[in-house]
Amino acid sequence: MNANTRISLDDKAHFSIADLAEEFGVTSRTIRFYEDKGLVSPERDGLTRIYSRSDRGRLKIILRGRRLGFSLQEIKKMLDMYSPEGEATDQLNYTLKKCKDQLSKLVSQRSDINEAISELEEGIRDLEAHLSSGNNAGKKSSKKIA
Amino acid sequence: MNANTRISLDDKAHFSIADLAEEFGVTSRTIRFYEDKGLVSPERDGLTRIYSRSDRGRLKIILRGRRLGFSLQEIKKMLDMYSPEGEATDQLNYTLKKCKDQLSKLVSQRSDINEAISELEEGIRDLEAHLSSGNNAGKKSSKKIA
DNA sequence: GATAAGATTGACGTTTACGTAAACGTAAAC
DNA sequence: GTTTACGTTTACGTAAACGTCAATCTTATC
Repeated sequence: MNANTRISLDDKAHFSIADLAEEFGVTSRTIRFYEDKGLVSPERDGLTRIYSRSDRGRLKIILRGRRLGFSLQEIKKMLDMYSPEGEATDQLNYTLKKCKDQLSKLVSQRSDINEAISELEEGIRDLEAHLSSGNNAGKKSSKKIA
Repeated sequence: MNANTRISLDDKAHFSIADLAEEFGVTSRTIRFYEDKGLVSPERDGLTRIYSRSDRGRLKIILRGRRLGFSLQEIKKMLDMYSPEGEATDQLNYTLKKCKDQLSKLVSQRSDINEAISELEEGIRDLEAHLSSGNNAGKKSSKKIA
């Protein structure tokens, strides 16, 4: 009657590279690439990689990090700062700082994009105006670009 | 008394590469690079490049395009579609389409960024909560990342 | 045991927009 | 006549995150 009885329902103990690739919607190449960069280090059965649930968790974090716009380097640092024994405070603080940095970067990016959007909308209006008015005005009226 | 009397006030007939580099806040290397890519083709005095006002205009367009997030390739196409004799309608239509495309790209990017910002803000809140509460709770409580 | 399916490694390719260094030319200034 | 400043070409370097072979290896299936 313990919750113990059901193991390997949703979460098995270990996964193949293809398992995780499919689960997370990336290619195996990508996962190997992350390993190359030191972001995960699955065990091996011979040559074959075997991923633990912990590895799977790291992968999840990596991909979330990417969605949030972190570089793999930054993600690696965040992951590296976690050592199972020591205080996680450092890691949390580091991650927190990075999150805040990233937040301001994104906010700033958003401003840029908003400006570009405005400019584009304006430009589109002008273009459409030219096309509907200047269109009827003849053939040699335009002297716009160069 | 004609406005003819004042030439070379703001706009000279031609400019050096350094002139334009400074005016637009880019390096000469950048401008030469654009030439490499076929975006401008200044005349030459021997080897030295001489930019006309038309060239300067193209440069202005190029840089605005970049600000709006267009690739140099796209900008080149827009510029190329302008042939001084023919109807500029094609070019305008092309540019218009590209602008609209870019607009939706940017709008979509903005959504992504907004989502990331929300996630980050939430994450930051959580991190700060953990840091202020879990901080006092002892040394071996954390099991967050892997 | 032959063929196919999936895994692994290694290495080069891709994309974009320039940076950077080397080696040389040209022209004005002192 | 030489320093100084600016200009030129050529060509390799950079950054990020993988993609894309190619060759080899193991494992499973019939």
